[in-house]
Amino acid sequence: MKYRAVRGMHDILPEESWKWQYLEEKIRTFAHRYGFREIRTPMLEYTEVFQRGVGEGTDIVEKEMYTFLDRGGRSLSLRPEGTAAVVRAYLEHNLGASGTPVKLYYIAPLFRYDRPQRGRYRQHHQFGAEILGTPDPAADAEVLSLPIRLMQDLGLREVEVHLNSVGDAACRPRYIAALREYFGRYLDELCPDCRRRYDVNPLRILDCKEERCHRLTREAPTIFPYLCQECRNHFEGVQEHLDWLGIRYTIDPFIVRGLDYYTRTAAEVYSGKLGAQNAMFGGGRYDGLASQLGGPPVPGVGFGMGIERLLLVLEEEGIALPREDGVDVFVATTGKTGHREAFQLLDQMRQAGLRADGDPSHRELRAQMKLANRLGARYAVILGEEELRLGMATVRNMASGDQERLPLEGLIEALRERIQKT
RNA sequence: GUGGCCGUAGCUCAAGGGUGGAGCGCCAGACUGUGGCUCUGGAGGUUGCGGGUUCAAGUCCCGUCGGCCACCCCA
Repeated sequence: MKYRAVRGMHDILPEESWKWQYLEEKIRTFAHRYGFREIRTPMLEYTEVFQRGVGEGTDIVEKEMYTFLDRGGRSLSLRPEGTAAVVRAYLEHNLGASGTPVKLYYIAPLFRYDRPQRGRYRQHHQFGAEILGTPDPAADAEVLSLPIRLMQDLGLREVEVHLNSVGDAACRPRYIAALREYFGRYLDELCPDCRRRYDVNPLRILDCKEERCHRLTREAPTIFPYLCQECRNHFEGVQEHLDWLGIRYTIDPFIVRGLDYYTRTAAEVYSGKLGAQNAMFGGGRYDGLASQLGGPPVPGVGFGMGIERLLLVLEEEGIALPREDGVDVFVATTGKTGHREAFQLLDQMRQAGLRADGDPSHRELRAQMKLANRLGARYAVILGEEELRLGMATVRNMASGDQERLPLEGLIEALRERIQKT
C-alpha cells in the first residue's frame, strides 16, 4: 500500500462513526440544555494567537504546534487547543456587547505534534465550553458541571474530579517564590527534569511522578496559605456551588495546568482506564487571557474534553451506545425481473422518509436476504414475479420471520405503521 | 523530543534459518423464491517498505515508515 493516513491521524470508519454521531448529538443536546450556543472558529489562526494566548514557554507552543508560513509569508498554526481561538473570536466580534455572560461551546478537531500513543493523537477532537464575561465562582461550577453530568448520564460512575486553585497575578508569584525556596534546599535530590523545572516553572515539579520528587512534593508548601483573599474567596465559592449540586471532587494542590493562561480554578478529571494518558477533561479559569490577546480584560472559565478518550473509556467500561444506523426496509427481487419496480419503490420509500436499501446487482434472493440481514433491515419487501403479477409484495419481518402479502398500493403506509409500532 | 516492544490475509493471530497456515469476515454450494444456525468449497499475501548477512530470510542485522508502552506533555 502506497499511502497511509498521516502519522497520528485516523480515519473514522462506519464501524466507529455511528458512535461519534451519537456522542455529538448527546453533547449538543446537553450544551443547549445548559444554555451554551455553538461557535465554530477556523482551524487555522495566526501563530501569535497561541503564542500570546497559550504562552510562549509552554510545551504546546514550544514544540507541539503545526506551524507554517502561508504564501504571503505569515505564520499560521493549526489550533492546538480551543480556548485561545474562542477568546480571539469573542474579542474580534465584541460578543460581550450584547450582554454577559456569553456561553459558547464547540466540537472541533485540534492538532498537536506529539508522539502518538493510545489516547494521544496528532489530530484529536474536543468538546469544549466557555463562559465569558463573569468572574463569579458560580460560572466555574456551572461550566464544570456540564461534562460531569454528561459523563454520569453516559453511565460513567467512577470519574475522579480534581480541583485546585492556582492563584492569580497577585498571589501566584509569592507561591512560586516559596516553592523555589523549598525545593532549593533539595536540588540534589530532584530528578534532572525537575532541576530544569526549578528554573523554568517550579509549579511543574508538583506534577512529577518520579518517586524521589514525589516524596519531596508531599512535604512542599501548598498554595493555599499564599492565596490572596480574592482567590481564596473565589475558590471557596466554587467548592460551595459544587457542593450545592452534590458533585464530589478532591482538592488536589498538585494539579497545575500546562497552559499559561489559567488563573484561580484548575480542574482535571481522570479515568483509571486510560493508562498514562488518563485525563478525560481539563479546564479552569483564565481571567488574564483576553488582555493577553490585546483586548479588554474579560474573565472566562471553560473546559475541554477529549472525545477519543471518552470513547475509549466507554469501551473499557463496557458501556454500549445505542446503534441506530440500520435500514428500515430492504427491497429484494428474485433476481431476474422486477428491477425497475424495485428501483422505483426504493425511490418512493426514500421520498416518504423511510431508510430503504436494495441490492444493485440483483443477485439471487438468498444473497439479497443475507445483505438485508447484514444491513440490519427490520423488514424485507420481496418483489417476485408472482407478487408483481398480482400487484402485491411479500413483507417479511426480519426479527420474527413472519411474512404477509400486502398490496403494492398503500405499501409504504403499511410499512410505516409496522415500523412505528416496534 | 528520549528509551523500549511490535509490524504476517479485510480483522485477530500461528509458522524452532529450509515449499507461509488457522479462526472470524467475504463469495458460492448444500437450499433451482427466503437472512441468522450447520456443513462443504472458493477467492484473498511480493510477510509494512528498502538494504545487508546466508546456498537459503516472515524468522538474523541495519535503516526507514507505522502502531503500541513508559517518559515528557496533555485531551
